Amino acid sequence: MTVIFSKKCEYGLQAVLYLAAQSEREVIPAEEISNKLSIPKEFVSKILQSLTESGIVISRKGKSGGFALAKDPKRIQLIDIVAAIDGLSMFSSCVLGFPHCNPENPCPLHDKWGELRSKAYAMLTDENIDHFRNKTLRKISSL
Amino acid sequence: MTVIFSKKCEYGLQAVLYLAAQSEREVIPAEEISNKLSIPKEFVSKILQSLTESGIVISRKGKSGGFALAKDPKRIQLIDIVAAIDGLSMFSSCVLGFPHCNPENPCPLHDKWGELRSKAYAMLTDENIDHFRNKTLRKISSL
DNA sequence: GATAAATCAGACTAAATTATCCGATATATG
DNA sequence: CATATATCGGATAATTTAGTCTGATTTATC
Ligand code: FES
Ligand code: FES
Repeated sequence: MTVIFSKKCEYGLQAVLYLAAQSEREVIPAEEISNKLSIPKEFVSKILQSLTESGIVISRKGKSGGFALAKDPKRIQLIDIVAAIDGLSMFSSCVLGFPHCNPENPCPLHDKWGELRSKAYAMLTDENIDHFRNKTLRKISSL
Repeated sequence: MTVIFSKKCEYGLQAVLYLAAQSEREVIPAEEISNKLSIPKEFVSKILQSLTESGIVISRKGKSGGFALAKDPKRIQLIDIVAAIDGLSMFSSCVLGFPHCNPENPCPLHDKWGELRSKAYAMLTDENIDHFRNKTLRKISSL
C-alpha cells in the first residue's frame, strides 16, 4: 500500500524533485534516476515521458540525452505532478467512499477530512519545487 | 482512485458505521447492507466475514441471520476497521514513497506530512463509532 | 559513416485489487 | 422434518496498477 499517491505518482514526484535538485546540469538520463532512486529504469522512463506531454519536463533523445525540467523550478509545484499522474479527484471525493462528497450531505468524517484535505492541498501548492532543492539533495544523499 | 483507503476498507468502514447506526436491531443481513450502501453483496459479505475474525463484528448463520457489532459501539473506533483491513503502514510510510520514513532523514514533505498524518490518525481515534450514529443515519437516508 | 547511448512507442507480462460464483453448512420457522 | 434464508469457504474471473521487453529513431562523438 502507498500512502496517498499511486506508485507511479510517488516515482514521478521523486524524479521531478531529483531533476530540480540538479539545476546546474543539462539533461539527466533515466538510468541515473533509476539508479539513484531505485526505480525500475523502464518505468521511470515511461513516467517521465508522460510528464513531457504534460509540459513539466522536456527530453533530449540520442547520446548524452535525458530529461530535464521544462521550466523554471520556481514555476513548478508538486500539485502539477500529482494532477498530471493521479489527477485531482482525491480532493473532491468522499474519504469514506460515499458518492459525491458534498457539504450538503456530509458523511461522518466530512468536516474533519475537509480540513485535512485543504492542508494536504496546501502542502502541494504552497511551495514551488525549487524551494525543496536542499531537502531533496539531503534526502537523496542518504539513500 | 480512492482517497486514502482501499475500496475494501471504504466498504468496511461504511458497513460497520451502518451496523452501528442500527443499534436497537438484532443482526442485519449482508443483502440489506449491500442494497442500502450499493456495495456488491458477495463483496461486503466477505469483508464482514473478515471483520468477524478481527473481533469487530459477529455473525449469525441461517435464516434471519446476518451481522452485528461484536461489542459496544462506544468501544469501537474507526482505526480498528482500518487496522484490520488496510493495516497501519500508511501511518509510518513516507508520503513520497522513499524507503523508511524517518525524522533523521526526512524527505521534503516529511514535516508537513507528519502533522497531517497525526491529524488523520486522530480523526480515526478521537471518537468511537457510537458518536457517528446520527451523522451516519443522515448520510444513509440521503443515498 | 559507424558506433554508442539515449528517448520513444507500443505490445506484452505480472501482480494486486476488486468482484463473482458455487456448494456446503447452519438455523429459524412452520 | 422440510423449507427458506443466511453465512462460510474456496475457487475463479475481471479490472486496474505495476513493471518489462523489443525494436525504432534520434543524436553526439570518433
Ligand atoms: S462526504 Fe465524505 S468526505 Fe465529504
Ligand atoms: S520521510 Fe517522507 S514522510 Fe517522512
